[in-house]
Amino acid sequence: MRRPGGVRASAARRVLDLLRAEGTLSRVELAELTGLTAATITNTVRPLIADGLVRESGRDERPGRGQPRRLLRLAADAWHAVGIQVDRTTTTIVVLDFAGVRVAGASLPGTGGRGPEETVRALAAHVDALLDRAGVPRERVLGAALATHGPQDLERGMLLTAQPGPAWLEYPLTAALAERLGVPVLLENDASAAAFGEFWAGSPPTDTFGLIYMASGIGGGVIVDGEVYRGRASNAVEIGHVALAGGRAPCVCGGSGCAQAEAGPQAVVAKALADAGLAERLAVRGEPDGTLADFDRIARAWRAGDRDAAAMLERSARWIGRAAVTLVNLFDLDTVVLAGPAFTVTGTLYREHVAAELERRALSRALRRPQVLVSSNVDSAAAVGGALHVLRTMRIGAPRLADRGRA
Amino acid sequence: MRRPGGVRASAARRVLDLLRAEGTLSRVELAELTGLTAATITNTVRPLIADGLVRESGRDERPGRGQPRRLLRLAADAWHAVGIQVDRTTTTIVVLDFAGVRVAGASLPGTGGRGPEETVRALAAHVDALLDRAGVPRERVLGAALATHGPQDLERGMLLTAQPGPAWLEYPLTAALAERLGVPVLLENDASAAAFGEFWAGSPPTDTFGLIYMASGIGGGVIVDGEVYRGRASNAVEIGHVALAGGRAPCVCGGSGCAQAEAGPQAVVAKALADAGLAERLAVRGEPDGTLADFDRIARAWRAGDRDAAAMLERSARWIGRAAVTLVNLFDLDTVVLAGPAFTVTGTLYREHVAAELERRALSRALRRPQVLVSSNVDSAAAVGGALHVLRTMRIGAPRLADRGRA
DNA sequence: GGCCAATTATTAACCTGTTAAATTTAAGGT
DNA sequence: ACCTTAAATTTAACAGGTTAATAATTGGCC
Repeated sequence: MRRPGGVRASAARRVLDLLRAEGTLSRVELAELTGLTAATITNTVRPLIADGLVRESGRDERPGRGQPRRLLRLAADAWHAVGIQVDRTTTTIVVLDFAGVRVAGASLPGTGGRGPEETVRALAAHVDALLDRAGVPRERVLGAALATHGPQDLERGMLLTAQPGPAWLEYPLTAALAERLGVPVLLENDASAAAFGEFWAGSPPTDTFGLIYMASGIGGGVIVDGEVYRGRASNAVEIGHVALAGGRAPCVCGGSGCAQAEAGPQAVVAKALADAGLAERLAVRGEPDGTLADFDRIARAWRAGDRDAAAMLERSARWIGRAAVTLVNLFDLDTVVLAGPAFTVTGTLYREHVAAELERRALSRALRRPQVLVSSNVDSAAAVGGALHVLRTMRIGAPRLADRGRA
Repeated sequence: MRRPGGVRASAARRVLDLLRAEGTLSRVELAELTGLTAATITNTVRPLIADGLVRESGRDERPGRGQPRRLLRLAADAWHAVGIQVDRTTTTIVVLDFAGVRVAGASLPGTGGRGPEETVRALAAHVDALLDRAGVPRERVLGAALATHGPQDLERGMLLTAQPGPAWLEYPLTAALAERLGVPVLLENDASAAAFGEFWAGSPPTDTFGLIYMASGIGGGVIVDGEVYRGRASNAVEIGHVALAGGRAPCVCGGSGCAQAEAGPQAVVAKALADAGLAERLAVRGEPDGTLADFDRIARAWRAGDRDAAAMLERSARWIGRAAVTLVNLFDLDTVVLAGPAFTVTGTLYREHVAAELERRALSRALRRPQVLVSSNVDSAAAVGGALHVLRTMRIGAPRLADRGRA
């Protein structure tokens, strides 16, 4: 697995990436891992230390002759980044320090039926409170990332869809939030952000994998050689709208038989609601903004042994498995990660059924056994990924590093 | 559209790419197109001329003041490359000069039931004959590319499937062919090669598009920012095995409802054969290695106004359209190119139906109107793409350029 | 305590590809 | 003939990397 970004990333970026991933490394180890020479590492690390991004912290105490290796680690308090995952039914905010460690976090209700202005105001207030509580001064915040569903226009920082309501279409989300927070804000696809987060903060066994993100809807992300697959305009991997054999449920996208319409949380909850007795027994309420809460009730019923709940979830999982087969065949993957709040309770169940479908149907099954993993960070993966993206790509304002941390 | 390869390709490679694409350019134009400075262009071009890869040829005669621009072009006879597309039912061989112009070509029957050894022997004989006829000396041949169906192991140069027969599985194809031809041989996926060829030799309006390749089977290729999407091990975009809503035909891959099994040429021919009267009228014979010949007979009947032929082809085209929708939604594309011998006659019909499906169902349809094009090189796109790949990526043996033409 | 060997870190010299600025070359226009 | 303009080239400097030599720090050994 090639941890550092593309082969061509600058030495400084690769050093920072490696330190973030591994926590603490000596110069010699950095040289080995990057393939650069020890001299280059010395020259790369020096300004990073001078600019306060990296610190020497102790030494490698393994016994042996010679000068002991001096250990390096990121200066955790040098910078911070905020990751915000927003959805109709859930919101997750995390604050990471420069080393990628979470120093604060919160889970909140989603946007519900509220408009973008009100949402932005509420988000900014929560972020402000979190930063205060964690004692992070504003000028040490590199930026924030807003991870949400697509399609989006990343350049302009706005959604290109009327979901969850018409006021959201082309509302200048990142501009509004940036003004309130006083730091730059990036927009990102939630599933891609989760994939990115899983790659840098989780422990996938490979640098090329797909991720299925399930919150209110279903999204997908693909990481190839450690980089996010973006396609023409970063609206790739709309796995929620793969039309599946046998499907016919109408979908918000205008089509029918989409994975999301057949097997997403809303579809599962709707199915439970269709049987009044069942809905009653599982305590499913059917409130418009309570889809994930209802889904969680069904999930807990399954865990408590309810057969009907199990049947509904298994049906959904098999559908998702079919979508995963298409994902894997088209993108040439052998690893799929599941992330998103819908998998908090049901991760193991979906893992099992998606794996079964892949083992039955993926084209590459004979060459390499398909792997399905539940994210190590199921419900905050997208927020963490967004914050990490900020840490990794935003230009650092430190004097001599203005151009050193660049993309 | 960013014509030159990735942003990071070396100056020399980008200059060669641009000259190959445009035919003839001045230094000033090269500087504009690459974004490099005039000084860099001068310094890059000088050794290319010294090594005989580039020549000055006349000047830009547009009237005006100042020193006239001197035009540069590739030295066409400096090197050559061979592209070979092989399939169960067809083979196409092309020889390109260093400028990417076809100097020889041949269409032959496919592998049929023959084994790999016999096929390699026959291919080598044909290539030898073509090179002789075109007067290309062997030491001016940079290499050859073998474009065929997946899954493949590019490193080892062998197929990872028992198609078309068990002897092909893990037979050292490129090694055997390289030994017979006396030049290095690359293995490639036919659809990816066609996409690559379409990008460099055709005229797609964008540098990010998908391609559907239909010969005996159906394959897919995706070009993103001018580079082939390869996935984990270059076996990506198996669009022939996307399971479509409503499908149930059993497929060679072990699944059912795959696009290839429902809508590929074999499926269309099988459908014609199922009706004895129809088969008789269309002169469809059903010989195992004559699928494309039969498909062509159906296509010509359609063109002659046969309603039943039209219905069969239209049904196939709509299926392909559904697969294209999934391709476009997952890879975030807005352009799809059709290539491969099956589209020689039927290109316009498929183009129309695939476009209709995309306009009805692609998620991005509201943002950008989907485009469907028939390749400018329908039946030789894969062979041409393979040869171009050789020209673009193989190290050139010229003394000072040993490392200059590198990847 | 002092020296040696091993290991790590740094320095110096150099190489490649790049840019910015100055210079040379070749046509027109007058 | 001479000036103006545009194109092409040369030059110097720099950025980021390399290798080779040098310096620094330690454990083990006498």
